[in-house]
Amino acid sequence: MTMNSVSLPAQADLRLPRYQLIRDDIVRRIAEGQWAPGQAIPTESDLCTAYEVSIGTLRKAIDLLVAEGVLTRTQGKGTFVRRPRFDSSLFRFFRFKSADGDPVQPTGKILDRKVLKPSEAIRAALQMKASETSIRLSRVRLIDSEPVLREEIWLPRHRFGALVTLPLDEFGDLMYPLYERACRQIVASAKETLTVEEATSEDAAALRVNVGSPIIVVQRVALDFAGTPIEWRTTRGAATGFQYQVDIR
Amino acid sequence: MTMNSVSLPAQADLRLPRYQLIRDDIVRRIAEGQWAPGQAIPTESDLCTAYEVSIGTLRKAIDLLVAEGVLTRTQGKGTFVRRPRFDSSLFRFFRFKSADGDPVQPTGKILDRKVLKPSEAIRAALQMKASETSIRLSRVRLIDSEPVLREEIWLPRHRFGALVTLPLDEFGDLMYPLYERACRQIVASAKETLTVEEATSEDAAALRVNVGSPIIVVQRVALDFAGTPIEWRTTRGAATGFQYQVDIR
DNA sequence: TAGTGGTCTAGACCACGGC
DNA sequence: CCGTGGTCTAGACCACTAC
Repeated sequence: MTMNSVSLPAQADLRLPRYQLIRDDIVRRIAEGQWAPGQAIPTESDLCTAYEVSIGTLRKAIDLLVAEGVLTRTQGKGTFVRRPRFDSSLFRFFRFKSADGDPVQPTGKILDRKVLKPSEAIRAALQMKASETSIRLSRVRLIDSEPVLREEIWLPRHRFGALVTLPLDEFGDLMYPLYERACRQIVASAKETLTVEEATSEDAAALRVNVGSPIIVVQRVALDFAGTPIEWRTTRGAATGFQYQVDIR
Repeated sequence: MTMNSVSLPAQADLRLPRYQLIRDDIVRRIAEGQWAPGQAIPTESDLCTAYEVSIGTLRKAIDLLVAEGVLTRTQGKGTFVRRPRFDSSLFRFFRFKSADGDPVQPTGKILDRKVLKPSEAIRAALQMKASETSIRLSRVRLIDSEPVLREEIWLPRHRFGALVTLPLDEFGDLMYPLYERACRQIVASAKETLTVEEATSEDAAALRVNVGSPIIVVQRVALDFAGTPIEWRTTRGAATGFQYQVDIR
């Protein structure tokens, strides 16, 4: 892979350390799609030449991006744009099990799709203009054909237009690969907020629990590499069996 | 501050990178109390001399410890052993408020103290020998004299002997400063596990909620700088108003 | 002013992956 | 074998803190 033309944008604030300018420039190239997830970026030696810095400075910039989870390094192979795994999502702690006791990933099924004006809260969270419309998806996730999670997903229509007409049975089990495949939208990070509510009658009917039993509610905003919010989602599931672990320092 | 005698322990695995050996040695010195929380460690220049490495290698070792939250650096002043803040504890998300709506920190009150043999699970979690005994504390935390959290704390007696006789009204509101003051035990990190249960009749009576309403249960194991577990604790509180936020990459 | 950490250089040699 | 990232050197100058 080759660098194309100029190394650093002219409008960068030159008072910042050079490793910071380089970090920002690499993020910009990834966000613009010059370097795609799963692909290798140029070698350290090439980047040193392009940015006109020594290896120590360049490595400091890359160290930052590795610590942020944007890049991964493999000795002997290269440095790659990381494909986010979302292993740290709260929902890996739901410890779902199939009938025979083995852990499984739930399947996904879209129940409803509408093009709607978002509420003011969702419009603001997705940084959409007042005139824009959005796509709302209602989704259920199942294990052994039993519903375990209810999801409501809001997407800005101008980024996800392809999903307005895609047949509902072609959505598949995972949304983020779909976003990438059908809309070239890549989720790079997310913010989640966990709360506990009592099951509504709708929760009770959909999740087969009693009204008033505890429900975990996870509200997520997913961001692209540039930090722009592209998806708003809430997920609801029975609190029974839920477990969340965290290390504190 | 001066380095005392030998730089690296002889039994270290010399196949590891030098910055890793230095990192481990600094952690060892902190765990042994040679360098105490809040105090400065020797300057980078001194450490380079003592460990016989160049500044780049030494800084890599310190970078690791800063990233781990063990050290903090201040330009012009020095590098300091960090006093853990526990800001990331799940319980900062309980968003407690006093009657006038201002956020407050709950006070603490010890209800009961006993010297007991721990259950097998707690004995194992605290890495205690079968013959050792422990101190069990029952504690309640209050806001405006209203109980909001129930806590059960188990401590190995051989580390916390001073707490067996200390008058209960001298425990104060915060346990970790007490541990440091009365027992010279410093909590450096912790692991927490969050689950949701339905309120028992005891929860209902103590926390003034209805039986069966959702309760957040946080089970914590606190560790010293050497990574040895020194405290086992569960905290229970009403799930209403609880909120937990996390960033995912 | 003296001392601290913050940034940066221009190389070197080593370990690993793939051909 | 060559190219990759991993480790390490022996300095330099700068920015900030305290006196």
